[in-house]
Amino acid sequence: MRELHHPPRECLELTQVLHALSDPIRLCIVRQLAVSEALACGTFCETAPKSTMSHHFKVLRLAGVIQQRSEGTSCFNTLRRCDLDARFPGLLDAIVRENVATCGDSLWETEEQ
Amino acid sequence: MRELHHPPRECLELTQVLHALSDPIRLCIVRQLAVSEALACGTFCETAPKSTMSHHFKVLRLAGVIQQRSEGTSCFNTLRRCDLDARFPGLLDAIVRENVATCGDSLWETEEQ
DNA sequence: TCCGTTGTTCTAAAAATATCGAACAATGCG
DNA sequence: CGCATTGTTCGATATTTTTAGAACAACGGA
Repeated sequence: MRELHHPPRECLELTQVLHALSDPIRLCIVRQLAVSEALACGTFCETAPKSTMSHHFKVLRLAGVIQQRSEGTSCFNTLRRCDLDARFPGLLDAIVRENVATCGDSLWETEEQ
Repeated sequence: MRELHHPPRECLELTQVLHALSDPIRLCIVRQLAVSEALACGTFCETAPKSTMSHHFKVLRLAGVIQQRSEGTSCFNTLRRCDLDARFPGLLDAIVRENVATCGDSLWETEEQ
């Protein structure tokens, strides 16, 4: 398969990383990768069609968030945790660790703001 | 001046916050706010015209990143640090603390990835 | 009251993104 | 080889986002 471009660590840009992570599908991908080793694209059972998922993987790769490696007909994805931690310490942890609850839950008292 | 809507803490969404922070101008605003108290919109000497800046402040406010308060003819902005830290621990620190250098600097040895 | 300052809203246009079907490429198996 | 599997690329469309000028609103000072 064709060579896949991965930006070197020192070229990662925070704005691009944040943009890559600001999509629900991509955020979901990153969180799954955070708790497992290399996963093939096909193992992410999103409802989106393949071409859409392929697009999202590409965005993540070009932003430097994931590493993609072909093996057979599969494409295995891993988080570039070392590079991300080196460039943006604490960012990945903060994003992966996030509380699962969203709007509607009352886990946090609504203080005056 | 008109009431400005601020989403309550429990309604903040990570994807929206990340998107708000993924723009260079907005990221710059947030970083300035992180190291100072309330700043009026006009104190951010970006080259962009007022209407563009106003748009960016609105994006930050609606994502729950900043609090805006009118005073006289000025509009003072503050980071919603407490809410952000409560909902997304470590995120703000990671984003504000980021290394200043960008592509081209050799502060990090490029390891194999 | 007249004016300058500060910032928002409206509007339009441009640019960037997202979505997804169809065609294609690479691989491996029988 | 024939074929299914896995994923990419292309092309078109739709949606979102960004930018910015112009008009407007609120406020304060002279």
